[in-house]
Amino acid sequence: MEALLEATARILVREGYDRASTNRIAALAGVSVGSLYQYFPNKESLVTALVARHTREMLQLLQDAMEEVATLDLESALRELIRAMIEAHRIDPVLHRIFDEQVPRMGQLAEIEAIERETFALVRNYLEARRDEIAVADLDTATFICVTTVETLTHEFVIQRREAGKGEQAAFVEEITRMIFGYLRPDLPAV
Amino acid sequence: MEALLEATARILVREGYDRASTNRIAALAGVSVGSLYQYFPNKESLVTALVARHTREMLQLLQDAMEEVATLDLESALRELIRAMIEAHRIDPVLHRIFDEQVPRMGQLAEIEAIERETFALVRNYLEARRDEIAVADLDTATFICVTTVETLTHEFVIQRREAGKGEQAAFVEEITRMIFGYLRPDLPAV
DNA sequence: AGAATCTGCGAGCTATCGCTCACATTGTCT
DNA sequence: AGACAATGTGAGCGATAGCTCGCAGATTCT
Repeated sequence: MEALLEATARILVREGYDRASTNRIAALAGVSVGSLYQYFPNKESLVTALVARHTREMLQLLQDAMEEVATLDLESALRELIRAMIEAHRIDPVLHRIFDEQVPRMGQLAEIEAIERETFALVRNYLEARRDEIAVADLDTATFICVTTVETLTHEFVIQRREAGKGEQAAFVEEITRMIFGYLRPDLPAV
Repeated sequence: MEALLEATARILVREGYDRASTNRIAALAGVSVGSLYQYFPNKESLVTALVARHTREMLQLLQDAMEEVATLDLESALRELIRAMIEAHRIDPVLHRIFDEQVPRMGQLAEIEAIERETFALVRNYLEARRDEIAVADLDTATFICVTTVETLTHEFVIQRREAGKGEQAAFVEEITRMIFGYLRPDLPAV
């Protein structure tokens, strides 16, 4: 089962979604197609399981960072969370990109939407706790903007500037931090 | 040809990318498969042409807005540009979403990357002209952040809050404007 | 009018897909 | 060792994909 998920990931990366046939996946995993269909009722559930596992790994990193950051001031906390998001995207950027770009949104994806809602709730919860330091009207909107912005920017950064050095990454984190912090606290200069 | 592009768009929206077969597209366009292959050498080029047309339409809206905004102060200009981006996404949000989520990145997509570089250049050029009002170290990074952020946020807004009223949209534009403006001018309060 | 050219047609080719099922192999219990 | 269950196998089924090509009707030229 683990071998099947790994094989699926590697085939998706190497061949793309439409060339990722169940036969090829089974072959790379070293089992027969028949066995594949004993563990997963169909191709969709196999892919869904892989997406879910990957998304949960990323969420885990964010949760860990969230705990480590509890005692910091808002700006430092944001910086660490954004750094953590970049680390999360470094788990398997190419695979994550294929999920984004090629894997069709399917029925069973409800499970993944649940994970995404967990992410949203996690961030919203954090902002709620700092409510008095944050100067935005609607917390839901603010959460939506923060999550979407940070997710996309860190994703694109990892994809496009794959070979970025530590310094370049730190500078990028600083930029996003400044933007988000400035957004949450518009009445205070960020510098 | 126009009929074929329209048919492709409608099939993509109604059936999704994998079910968008050349036979179905030709049938909906009211021509035969044979004719389809007189205009487009293969399916890829047909889809690429559609993506390119759509992307260019959106870029056109942005360019128009850019001209109308030339005389405004930075903050008002940003607000109008962001509003224009939402309008651009309203052209055909569902189709745009399918391009994002399902259409695989293919070879001929070079043409589309060119259009995206044009967008980047357009924004970079604008920021360059306002260089003295902008307090950001690296203009390329700033452009990258602005383009990516605004594109994603307006996209997600149009998709997720499809039925949003004028007021809700205005409030959202205000939030993004404040964030971007605050990012470009960190030393001044945005309120 | 007849020849020549062009345009559009769609049955059907080959390839590949997700998936099944009759069978082989391995493991467990008496 | 032999019986039975559980697990693994892979040739092959039906469906469907992208695409071809021999042909029919329309159009232009002589």
